[in-house]
Amino acid sequence: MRDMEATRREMWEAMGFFPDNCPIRMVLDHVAAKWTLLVLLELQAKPMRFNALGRALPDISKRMLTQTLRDLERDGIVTREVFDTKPPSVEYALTDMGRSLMGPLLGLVDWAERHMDPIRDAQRVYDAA
Amino acid sequence: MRDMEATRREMWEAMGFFPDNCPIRMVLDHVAAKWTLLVLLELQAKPMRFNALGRALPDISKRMLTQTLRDLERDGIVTREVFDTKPPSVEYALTDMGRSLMGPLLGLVDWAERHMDPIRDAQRVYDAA
DNA sequence: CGGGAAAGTCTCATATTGAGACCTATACCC
DNA sequence: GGGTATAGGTCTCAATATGAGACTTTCCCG
Repeated sequence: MRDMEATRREMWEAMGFFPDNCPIRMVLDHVAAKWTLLVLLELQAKPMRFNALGRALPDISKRMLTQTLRDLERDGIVTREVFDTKPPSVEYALTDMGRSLMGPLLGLVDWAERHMDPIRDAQRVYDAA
Repeated sequence: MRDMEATRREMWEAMGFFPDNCPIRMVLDHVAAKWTLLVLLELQAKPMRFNALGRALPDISKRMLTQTLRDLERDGIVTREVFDTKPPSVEYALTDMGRSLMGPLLGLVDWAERHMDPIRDAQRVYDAA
């Protein structure tokens, strides 16, 4: 944002600003990623297999579903368990930490449901102007 | 996701699935957008002008700051007020609806702070394997 | 007179996402 | 036996979104 010559990075560091070290950003970048929330809402209902998640969220691509699940697994929010069936199936489930995230997340969803009408109204007013 | 011939859109509609009509997605797509949360956290502290926000969040581009603020304004979450100074300055502030969003949002931030250590640990374990 | 600040916009360049083919192995249908 | 489907992905290429940074206009400051 700042208009200067040096690289952004150098400037920030000179200012004592390190986005990579900011825990809030680190966590939020994952939680607020495009598909994370929808996937977690599905898994909250019950553990699910890869394709079941895909069917529940028809507008996610396999590519992003894979990536979202891998990120969540890496963060310790979901587990990935392979079953030795033919063909092998893979089940994803929330960890304890994942379940502890659902409280705050459902708070957001609740707000969204409550405010969708006022938001739609605000958008109409804005777009009319 | 589904592998079939017809367009995605047609399939969803045949299945009674309309992502555009889903209030949760509509709201969440905005709230979970890349910069929304950080901007809102700044505005929660106090109303701020455009460049002040830019300085507070040095790694956002003017382009995205503008767009994020416009989206929030359109949703009725922030107000944009132009002051007739020379040169004119513009102040952004939370609306009542915006303030009502901070509760759920701070719940998330709080979770993030609490769990950043376990998450880092989980990542280390995952990356080591 | 030179320079900076205000809040953007505009044009590229780069990064992220989506669409959809492809893969391996098994099992069911007729 | 041949065609088709399932499972859980990966791979490539195209579309979209974001970032970097130049440019704008009007003023005030030294």
